[in-house]
Amino acid sequence: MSHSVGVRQAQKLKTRQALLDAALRLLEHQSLSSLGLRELTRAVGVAPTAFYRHFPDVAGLGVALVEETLGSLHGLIGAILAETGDAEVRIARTVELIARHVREQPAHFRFIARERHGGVGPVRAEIAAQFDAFTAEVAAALGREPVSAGWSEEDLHMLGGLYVEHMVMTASAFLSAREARESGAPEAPGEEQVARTARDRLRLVSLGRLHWAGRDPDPGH
Amino acid sequence: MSHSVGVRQAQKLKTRQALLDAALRLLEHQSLSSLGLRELTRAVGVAPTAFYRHFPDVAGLGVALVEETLGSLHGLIGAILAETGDAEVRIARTVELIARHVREQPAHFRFIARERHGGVGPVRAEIAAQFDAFTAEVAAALGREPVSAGWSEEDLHMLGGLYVEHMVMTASAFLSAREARESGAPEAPGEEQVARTARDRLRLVSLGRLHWAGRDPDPGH
DNA sequence: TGTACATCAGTGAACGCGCGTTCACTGATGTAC
DNA sequence: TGTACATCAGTGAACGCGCGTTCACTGATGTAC
Repeated sequence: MSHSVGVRQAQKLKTRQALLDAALRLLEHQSLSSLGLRELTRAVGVAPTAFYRHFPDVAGLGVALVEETLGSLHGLIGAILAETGDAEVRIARTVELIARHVREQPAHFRFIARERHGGVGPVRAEIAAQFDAFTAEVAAALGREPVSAGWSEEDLHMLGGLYVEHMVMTASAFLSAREARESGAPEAPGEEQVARTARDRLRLVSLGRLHWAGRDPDPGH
Repeated sequence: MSHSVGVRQAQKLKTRQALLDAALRLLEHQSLSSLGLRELTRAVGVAPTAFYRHFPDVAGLGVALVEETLGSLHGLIGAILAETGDAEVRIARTVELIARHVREQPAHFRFIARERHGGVGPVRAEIAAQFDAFTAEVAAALGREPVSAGWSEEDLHMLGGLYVEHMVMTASAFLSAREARESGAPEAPGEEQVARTARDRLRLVSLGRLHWAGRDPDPGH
């Protein structure tokens, strides 16, 4: 019990985090597949070879970044869904939650948006796995609501995925608004405009949900 | 009138197209920001310097690829919307249209998905401009339908954008299904499963549309 | 507490390699007469 | 039709540069006794 982590391990974690932080900063204006190992270690102030003490390659670091960004979000949406029954309030809170996360860590979300379909396979796979998990969580949360009486598992999954995709698209739109503001674009929609559109779309989807009568009731006729 | 294009210009266009085609092929497994100029010209079989006769840099070629992919799609969705009044048939045709395009030119759509949030600014900007144009077209087509009586311009734009985003997400899902099939993934959803989900989501959005009563009718109270 | 040895995060030199861009060039195509 | 000159798509050599990875190393931290 003389120590819980050790000076050496603490220092190692510190360097590892410095690598992750520097990577995120460098990735604001380029994609992972063009991020150089030397470029990264130079930014951190360590020798290029030090990198290998922490990650097997740049793709490995990318996977760690995905986990850092998305790992902490699990349960959040389910919590909001469970929080209140009022649809309007829930929609407003959901959109505000996304807006806040994007505002607080824009680089993380830019990274996810960029690498979701990017050129680095393992990173793409990790993002897809995380999104699948979100979809399952949202579907489960939706299934717990009275409105979902009579919904099949498949329908819930379809709707859960739609909500997740919508959140991703909203986050991406907030990022664009941010970039437009930073580069001084005049006509681009602002953050509040993005939020309004996002809320309206959630409203529209919720309306569809209320009137849903199941998939393709009489297929093939 | 001895000739309409000229041998020289025809040859130039041929080389240019060869560059575009080779780029698309090379970009299936990497992103534009990591595509090398020499790598590309090597694939085509011309000297590296020949590239500069056609494009100022790799970003310029990327913009040309965006135009090649998305330029031909304008009017397509509007045409489908105008084609028939039966919602179910329209939905099926729309999804089939997307499926066919992705099947016929998967590399083009992978490129768009990858570079939409990619590291190359001018390419991102061109894709965003094309998508904005699509949204405006869809919004206009929706506005022409009787169902849209009483819809504001802003609401139509909100809905048009939702449809466009949904098409993008569907195309992306078809691509994933394709990749999963190619790599022999067992549990991943197949093409028909993706189509079913896409149709259900369109149905759900259409239901919401039918019951839409305008945005936020009484804000602030 | 003190000593002797083990561990291992970070170092720095060295490697071979492919990169983007420049430049003056060549020779087929185009044009003027 | 024939000739003389202009154009310009594609060439090939050369440049300096940063890349990822290897390897044997150092010296602070950790551990056994």
